[in-house]
Amino acid sequence: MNQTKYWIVKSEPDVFGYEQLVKDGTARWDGVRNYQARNNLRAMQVGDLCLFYHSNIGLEVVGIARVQREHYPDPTAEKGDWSCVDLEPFKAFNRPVPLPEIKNHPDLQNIALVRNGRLSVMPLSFDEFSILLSMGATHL
DNA sequence: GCCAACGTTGGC
DNA sequence: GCCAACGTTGGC
Repeated sequence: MNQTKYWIVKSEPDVFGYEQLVKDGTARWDGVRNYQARNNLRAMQVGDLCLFYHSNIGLEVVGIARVQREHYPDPTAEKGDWSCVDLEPFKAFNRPVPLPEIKNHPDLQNIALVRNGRLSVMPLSFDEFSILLSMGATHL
């Protein structure tokens, strides 16, 4: 049996926000053109949980998505070896967690959101996931 | 709108 | 294989 893994995915809410994911019920997470992010997508398994972060506008974690379908070739890639997954909404945060709070939390200093602001798909430890969940006043 | 950080590209 | 130039991302 595979252990659930935890991730953060970023999206600009004016392009595709968490509310849109809830409305649509599913989303193909395509368009990733960064090798590190792609490799993270490929490591995702069905049932893994992804915190949903709004970049550019909002700058906060707003909810949780769940991996619905594991990686497959990104149909939007005209060339190159790129992958995408399908996500579905899992649970909205009761309280969005703003970036400055994440940056100020002593136990969240190692996550890529703080260390490398540009990575769009990044792994989280269970502890980090749990901390963010409680900051969001949310439980599974 | 600016700029820092990062990744990619291409000349040598 | 190095590194300068360039493009993109994303916080501020």
